[in-house]
Amino acid sequence: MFGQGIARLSEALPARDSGEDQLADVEFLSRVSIFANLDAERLQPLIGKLRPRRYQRGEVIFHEDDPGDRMHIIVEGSVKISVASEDGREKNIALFKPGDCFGEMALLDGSNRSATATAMETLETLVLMRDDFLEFLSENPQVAADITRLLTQRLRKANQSLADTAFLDVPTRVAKQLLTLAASDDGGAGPSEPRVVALGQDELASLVGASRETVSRALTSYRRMGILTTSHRRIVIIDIMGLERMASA
Amino acid sequence: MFGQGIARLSEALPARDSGEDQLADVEFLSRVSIFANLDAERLQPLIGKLRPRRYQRGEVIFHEDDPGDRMHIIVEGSVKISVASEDGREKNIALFKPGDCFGEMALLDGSNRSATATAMETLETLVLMRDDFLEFLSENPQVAADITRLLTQRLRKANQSLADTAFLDVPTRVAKQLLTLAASDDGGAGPSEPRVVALGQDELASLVGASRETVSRALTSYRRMGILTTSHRRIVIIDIMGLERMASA
DNA sequence: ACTCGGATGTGCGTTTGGTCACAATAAACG
DNA sequence: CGTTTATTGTGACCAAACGCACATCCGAGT
Repeated sequence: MFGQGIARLSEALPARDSGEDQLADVEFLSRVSIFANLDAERLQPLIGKLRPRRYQRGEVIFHEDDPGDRMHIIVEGSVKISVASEDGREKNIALFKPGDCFGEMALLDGSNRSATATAMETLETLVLMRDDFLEFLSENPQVAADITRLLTQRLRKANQSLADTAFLDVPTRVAKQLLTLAASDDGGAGPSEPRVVALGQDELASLVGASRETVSRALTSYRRMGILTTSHRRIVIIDIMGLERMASA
Repeated sequence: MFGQGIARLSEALPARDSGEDQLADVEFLSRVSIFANLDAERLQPLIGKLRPRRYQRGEVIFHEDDPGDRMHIIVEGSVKISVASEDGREKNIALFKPGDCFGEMALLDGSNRSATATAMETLETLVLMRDDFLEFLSENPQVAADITRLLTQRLRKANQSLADTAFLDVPTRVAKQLLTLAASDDGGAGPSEPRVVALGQDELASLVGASRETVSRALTSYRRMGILTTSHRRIVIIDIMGLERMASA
């Protein structure tokens, strides 16, 4: 596979020995939620275990039911986690961005993948193999607390989504989802600056659990209200407060 | 509150000192998933920290948004975990039975309760306070692995439910839910013995994310097929294989 | 035994949202 | 640059499910 070639290539580079590069890696790792509480010294040994990996847009990182022996940390790009139905349709469970990790569940309980991970754009990850992860975990028990925190947060989100699909209609769910995406995207942006969500309507539809057409109509309605603009795989939120109003109806 | 009075009462009983009682407790604890990997010796110190507690049917154990400083282990009875909508309706997230624990999420990440827990029948739990739990956890780091396993399983279930509500119609979801409930209820029963699910239709409806009426119609349809019988707060599954067929349609 | 209240069964009109169909448009690629 | 090809916008129709209304019906309590 193409990504593997790249991975080998970058491993072969002598740059890995330069202090500058390692420092950058440590700094990056310390911003990953499950490693946030570790200092550079403890993080250091982990770096050698991480293998860079690249994927094309649309490429499957792992597939539902496959055995899972590795987790990924996203360096660049984004990933969608989805579950497929019998007849081939898919429901997106979550989207992940740089700094997020995914695929850790199969590592933690040893079962097979319960969902499929697909690259939404050109994607760069760091791969950590199961054994390396468990070894690191046993040497740094503090990490366990951060992992439970991460899982707890995800469980909370999933439960909230469950309630949302039961209570809210599609337009409202769309509004809510857009706000979530906008918030996670550029958290550093100003309060009333327009926020961009780079996402196709079918992906958005699969995320909120509705048909592409219904989502399109919801967006049209919001567009007519001047809340957002739409173009190809790109939604620009102009009036965040207006959208928040729609999300709480 | 009434439950508190009972708790104090049973604390005051001298029976707690008898070796027989403690042995029973240890044995019980070792069947709780997050303590399954600990031997009696390690479990022993925990017993003193557990406070028995009783609740009436319908009584709220904790409420959404409250701060959470304790977890519960169910000794007898069952609990529903639910999220409420603005307008007072509720969506059931999960049901728990003896041996299950609940309320541990708020303990693990320090946030407020993200859902409400209500007793579905007369309920008996063992309460473990946050500080005691964290102390025990730091003395028994192995437990962390079992906690992540528990959380991971629950996350998987939640994701599956999310996909199910997106893909399956109400009758199919009802069938699936009934099978899950039947399996967790009496796992020791024979393969073709009738299994009883003690549950009101409105609770079942809230669990699958549908209206009570629609669920009632689904049950009627299954009843006409001879798959199950219904009575007050009680569904008896006669033809499990038939129900499985409905669940995978 | 009788009554009251919670739980269930069912009919019916209304709504939401899914599906099919197709036009319009913008990116992608030779 | 034109020709594909993915993406989006909308109309029309249809099915699933909600909500309301009521008739039971069972069980708990007096």
